[in-house]
Amino acid sequence: MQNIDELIEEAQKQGYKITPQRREIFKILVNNDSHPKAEDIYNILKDRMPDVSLATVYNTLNMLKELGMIDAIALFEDDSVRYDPTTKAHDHLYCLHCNRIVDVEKDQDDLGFTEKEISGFQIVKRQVTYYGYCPECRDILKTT
Amino acid sequence: MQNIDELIEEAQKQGYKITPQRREIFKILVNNDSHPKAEDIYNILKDRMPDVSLATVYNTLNMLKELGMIDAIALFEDDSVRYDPTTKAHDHLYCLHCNRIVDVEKDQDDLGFTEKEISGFQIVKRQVTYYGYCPECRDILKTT
DNA sequence: AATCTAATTTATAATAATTATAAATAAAGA
DNA sequence: TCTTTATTTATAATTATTATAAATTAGATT
Ligand SMILES: [Mn+2]
Ligand SMILES: [Mn+2]
Ligand SMILES: [Zn+2]
Ligand SMILES: [Zn+2]
Repeated sequence: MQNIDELIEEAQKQGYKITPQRREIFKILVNNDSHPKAEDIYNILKDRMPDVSLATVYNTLNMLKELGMIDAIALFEDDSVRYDPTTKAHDHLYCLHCNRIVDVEKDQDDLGFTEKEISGFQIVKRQVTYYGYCPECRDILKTT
Repeated sequence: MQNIDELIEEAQKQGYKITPQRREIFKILVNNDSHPKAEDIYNILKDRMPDVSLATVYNTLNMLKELGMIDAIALFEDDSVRYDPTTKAHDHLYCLHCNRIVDVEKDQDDLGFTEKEISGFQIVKRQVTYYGYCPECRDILKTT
């Protein structure tokens, strides 16, 4: 999700209508590396469109998921789904204290992997999450 | 979680009381590689103790989690936590069709890793999940 | 520009996993 | 056996997400 216009074009090509709500959600997501949850997006959106509903946020996120424009991230110890507009395969760091998610810049690894076979399984996706403490929280917790 | 008696001893040492309910849940978990959810355990348990409550299952699982005797696994596209009595670090294969979780036998990898540093994060745990289709489901879906 | 129709939005209810509560019960120690 | 405190149970509460259905609207058609 880098380019809004391409995204809109693709959505329209797939038969989706472009509403002001969707356009605004797109804007929030483009170049967003914060891995927001639905409600984070809703809160930003409300400032710009006070009458928007949370259901529309979920609708739009599900639409983008189907279009393959965003990924969903499930976490242990955090019960809301986090969304990621970077769909290129990459790993995540999750801070158990502040709940931030940070991308891991991968050095070489099998990045462009799409389908692989392990133990007879046909793999379509891999999720790697490192749980720990970010530098900031680490310092805070050290002092306490 | 291999040995029930050691588990009971450890639980008692930590101040927990050993009830028939807990003893029975322990039995269900020992040497169980099916990665059950709370309700799976509850269903097995009900046959042996018809008056047991689901709350007790959750209580006991949380207790075992605190004791470090089991792990919890969060999954994308599956909204209940799966429990794993094998706490030694290992990866998982998740079948998107039948929801089975299978352990990945690791060849060499950095298995005994406990704490590591990545991007300034202090890592305490890593979760690796491969999403795909198990051999059985693969065949079924191929025919369809 | 006015009309049409199916998709979308909205408010709201439903769902589902898990946790909280509080009274009844029971484990373990004295 | 008695006592204390943890545990169990039934049930309510919580929370993220999905479903529903009436009102609205995007985008195509006239
Ligand atoms: Mn990411
Ligand atoms: Mn496992
Ligand atoms: Zn942090
Ligand atoms: Zn399967």
